[in-house]
Amino acid sequence: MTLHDIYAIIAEPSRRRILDCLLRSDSTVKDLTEELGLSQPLVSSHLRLLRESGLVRVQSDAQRRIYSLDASPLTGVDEWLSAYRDKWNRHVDKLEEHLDRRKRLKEEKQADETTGE
Amino acid sequence: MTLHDIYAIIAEPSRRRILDCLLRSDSTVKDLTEELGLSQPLVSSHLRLLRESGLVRVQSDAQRRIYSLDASPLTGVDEWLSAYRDKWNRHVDKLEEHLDRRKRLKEEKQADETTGE
DNA sequence: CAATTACATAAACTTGAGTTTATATAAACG
DNA sequence: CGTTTATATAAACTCAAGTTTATGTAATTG
Repeated sequence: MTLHDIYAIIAEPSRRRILDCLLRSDSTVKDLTEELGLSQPLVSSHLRLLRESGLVRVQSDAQRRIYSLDASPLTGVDEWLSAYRDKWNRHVDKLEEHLDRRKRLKEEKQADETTGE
Repeated sequence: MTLHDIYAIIAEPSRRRILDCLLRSDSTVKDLTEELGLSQPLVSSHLRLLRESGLVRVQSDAQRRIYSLDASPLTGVDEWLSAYRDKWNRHVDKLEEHLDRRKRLKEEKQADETTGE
């Protein structure tokens, strides 16, 4: 589980928060420190890893570094997940079947009661 | 990044391999150790975490423990990813536009050459 | 040019995850 | 029963990730 692995990169909550920020808008390091309440060196070190994994790009503006998102390295995770997506969809389907069945039985019961009265 | 976090759980390569095995078929601990070439205590400890995170279920059969997959805890990851999926789709769209444009230009160029000869 | 702003990086520390080795438990088997 | 099979768990070790503190480096500003 080295940090060259995209799964380990997104396992860190602060890094996900950084990505979530960048998903909304490009940001400087200072923007991120203020928005997330993290120390500047910490944000910088996380950004370094995010850079190395290809998830963010930098652009210089005088002293500032403007970071922006590149989500494409996440496609691998998405592909891995897709195999499991089928599983839980089937599970949800079964749950819906179950609920539908319950609902139908309940409605039939109510119909019986009204006719009975 | 505690191990009670589903992202950290799936960050471990061996754990993902275990899940991939269970995606294909339910397995005993021994099955997994042989298929993955890991020590028995290691597999057991990973399975413990997978159990605690709700990703696997156990069923006893005499001395054996048959593990099976429950993918539903992964829905959260999937939902988080979905926000980014739009991003890279747009990126792919742009790439396709680019390639289409190249292809069109190339075809036009070839048409010019044939008429020119 | 001195002071400030924005950021990166190095050093040192802490903690916990992954792993191995050794041991406990519990069922099957002879 | 004693032994083997299947698994869990405890103890101990290693190493690297996350964090803080301190410092370096550009570019900006007064």
